Amino acid sequence: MMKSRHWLVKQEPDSYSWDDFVRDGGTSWDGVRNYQARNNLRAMQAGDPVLFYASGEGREVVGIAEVEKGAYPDPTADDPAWVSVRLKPVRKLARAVTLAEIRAQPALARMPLIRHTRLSVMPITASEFKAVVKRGG
DNA sequence: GCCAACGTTGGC
DNA sequence: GCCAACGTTGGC
Repeated sequence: MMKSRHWLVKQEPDSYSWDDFVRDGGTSWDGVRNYQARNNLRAMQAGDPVLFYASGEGREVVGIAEVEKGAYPDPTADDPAWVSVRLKPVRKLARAVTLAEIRAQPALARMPLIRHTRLSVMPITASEFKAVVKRGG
């Protein structure tokens, strides 16, 4: 049985917002320089569902994305060990799901988003993914 | 603006 | 190899 993987990526809307992402029709998720995040990028496969979270101003999950292309060397890095993936937008949530809301839900509060606040690329479970999408409409 | 968490760097 | 100093991220 194939296990589907679900992910959450964080981005400061000041540097790259959901609207930028939609306007571009997808983007290369590069510039990640954290080992744990890199390992997560490496595990991403085309078709994996991804939640798009806006940190800083907002602090909320704003939309659903999908892995378009799995890990390849990050063109912005000197060292080819750093990787990036290509993500494309699927749809915006009807209503953004806030960090406070996620924290208040025992079923969601276990996500690394809450427990490892500085991690920018993280795996989440299928049920966490579903629960957030359900709340987002 | 402040502060906590935590990864990285550099002296020893 | 240890650990203090420092820088960055990100919540509040």
